[in-house]
Amino acid sequence: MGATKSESFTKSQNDIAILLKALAHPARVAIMEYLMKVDACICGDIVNVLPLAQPTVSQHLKELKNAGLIKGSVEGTAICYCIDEKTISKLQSYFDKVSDKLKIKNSCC
Amino acid sequence: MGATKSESFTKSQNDIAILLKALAHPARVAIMEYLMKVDACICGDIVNVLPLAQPTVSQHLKELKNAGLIKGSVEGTAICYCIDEKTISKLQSYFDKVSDKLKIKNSCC
DNA sequence: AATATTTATCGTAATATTGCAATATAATAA
DNA sequence: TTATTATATTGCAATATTACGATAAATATT
Repeated sequence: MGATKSESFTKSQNDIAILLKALAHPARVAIMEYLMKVDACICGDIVNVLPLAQPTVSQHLKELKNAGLIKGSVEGTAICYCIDEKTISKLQSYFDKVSDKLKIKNSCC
Repeated sequence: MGATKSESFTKSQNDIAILLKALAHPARVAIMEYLMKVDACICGDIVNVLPLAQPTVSQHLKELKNAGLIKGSVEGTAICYCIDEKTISKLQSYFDKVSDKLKIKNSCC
């Protein structure tokens, strides 16, 4: 044992969990917030902004990219990163839906 | 090494990461969705609904409770669980804010 | 071609998470 | 008091994540 029993849950439950997991680390939250703050795509100075070594940052960027939260395009020797709005929209509408459902309910606790 | 370098990030970055981490597991997503689906607080038949052993479910419920995502009140020998709307609101407004910021930007990728 | 710059990958140690059997705890019922 | 029922805790094995030094790969510059 020890591994998550993903097969036991629906695809949509796994999808949202994977997306949230990609954001569930302060370094990755920091990367997303940095990409939001600067009003442009950022050509890789993310390493200089974070208090982590370059391989560690590279790994976090890879996870964000795998989850579809950011996009990266090659720009010479550098790589230009920016947020993928479509994926953020998915998360936004997920929590909107959850909030709406909760408003309809009779609160009982 | 191996542990997350939480001290290196802001409280707000850690807070949102902790909240998302609590939801970043399909079993915990399933628990939240079950609590939403049934229109009442649920006295512990969550174990029967999930394909996991009772101690495992208990652990997941504990994590959701620690993160403030659910509340539990003792009801006889059972415990009555329901979603804490305030915490869901926090997540909703976080992603609303992120989405708003992205709309203002010039898309460049 | 040789060098510099930037990012990715590999290997590995430290730590965290997941899942469950066994057991403990708490509240009610007989 | 002694079951019974519902949930929590403990202990542990399996797996996953985090972080980083060393090194590789890719592209540009000289």
